[in-house]
Amino acid sequence: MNNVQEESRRDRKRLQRRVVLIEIARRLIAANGLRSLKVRDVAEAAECSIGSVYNEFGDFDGLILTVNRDTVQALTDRLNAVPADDPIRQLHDLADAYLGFATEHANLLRALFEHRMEDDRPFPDDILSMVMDAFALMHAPLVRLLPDRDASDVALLSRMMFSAVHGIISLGLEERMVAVPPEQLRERLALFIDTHLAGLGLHG
Amino acid sequence: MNNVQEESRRDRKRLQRRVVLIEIARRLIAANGLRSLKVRDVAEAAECSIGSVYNEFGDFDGLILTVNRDTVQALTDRLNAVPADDPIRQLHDLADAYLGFATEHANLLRALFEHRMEDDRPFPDDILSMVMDAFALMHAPLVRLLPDRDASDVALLSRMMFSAVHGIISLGLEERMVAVPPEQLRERLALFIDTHLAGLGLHG
DNA sequence: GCGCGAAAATGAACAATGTTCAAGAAGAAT
DNA sequence: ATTCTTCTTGAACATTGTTCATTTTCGCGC
Repeated sequence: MNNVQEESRRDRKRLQRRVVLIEIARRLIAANGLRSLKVRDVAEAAECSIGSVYNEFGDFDGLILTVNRDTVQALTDRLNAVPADDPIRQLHDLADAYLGFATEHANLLRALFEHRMEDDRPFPDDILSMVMDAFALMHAPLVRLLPDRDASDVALLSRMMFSAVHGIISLGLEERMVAVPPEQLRERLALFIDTHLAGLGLHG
Repeated sequence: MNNVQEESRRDRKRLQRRVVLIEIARRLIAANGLRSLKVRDVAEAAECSIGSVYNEFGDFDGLILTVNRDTVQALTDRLNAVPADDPIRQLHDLADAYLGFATEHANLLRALFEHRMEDDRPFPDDILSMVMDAFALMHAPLVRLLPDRDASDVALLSRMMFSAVHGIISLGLEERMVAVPPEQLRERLALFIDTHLAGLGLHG
């Protein structure tokens, strides 16, 4: 076997295990929450040693952050799949997509927002950017709806609107502190956006 | 010394230590976040044994929950101190009070919302009720502003509005994912509420 | 194939931390 | 003073993230 094949075989194996580890970690977080994720459980499920997890991700945070990175990406993909033809419709769909994702992946989304780094290491910039970008996705439709407003003003408005939606959803889906009952969340969110748009002088 | 004094002396001592333990735990959480709170640190700072912490609070969750209980109470007190003469003003002040509390006690408030029980024990009902009650404090002013609306409708609306404010603030104050810059948070929140009220057909 | 050196895998050992509990100390009751 | 109850203590334990010396694997030149 030549160099290229040899090299790629090793890399393939390594990459495959990496994927397996991530998938297992994600499944465990999704099933039982970030808090009950243990290195040993992941290693055992992947049929490898504890040390291998460390070789691949550096430390436990590394694994969690990788899962979180995937979570933001999946969320972003879902939000980006919202059609952009009608801006008002788009805003509704964005909120709805967020609600859908939060419903289906509650523990994964919580892991993203609630995870704190070990010690006081800084939060990775790339994940931060990805989240910020996701939260900026209401910007485009709002620019179309408010063409005369100051650009930075709309930028702030869009992030604020998304933060509000996030707050309503995350508290509404929290089993314990039900601020808004889950079964009414969908229509309530739509109403919320309509009300806010009306307050901005727009009609849905 | 008679029975009553003996009894109360013991109780006083016990109560005093309880207060000390709570105060230390609160200070540690406020300073470094819930994650870095350790039983041994609390015990050492209180100059008692680890076991005494367990005698007093049952387990570590017990101590945390007690601090969280105090946090909700302090938050509620602050929200209740908002004058109730003008309903629109009251809504603004409630948001502002929440922002103030979240700014001054960021780690304590995070501990309240992010703490997960050990294993899967249920979240204590009393704390849950207290949080729900706090989040219902926008109800009264909204009832005055919307006297013709259905009661349960306004109840939902008020919790949703508070959840939205919570989302904007908690993400805005998160050092890492700054959705809305802290220095603009105050005026932006006011604007947010005005916009929403306008959408409801009201004028600030 | 063979042997060598680099890279990776392993899991025992370690460190940090929540929890328990048997033994002792302190206090209440008589 | 004695006894019984209660509280306090901290050593020992269980769990879990982390390290690292050892072993295994693997690529590569011969």
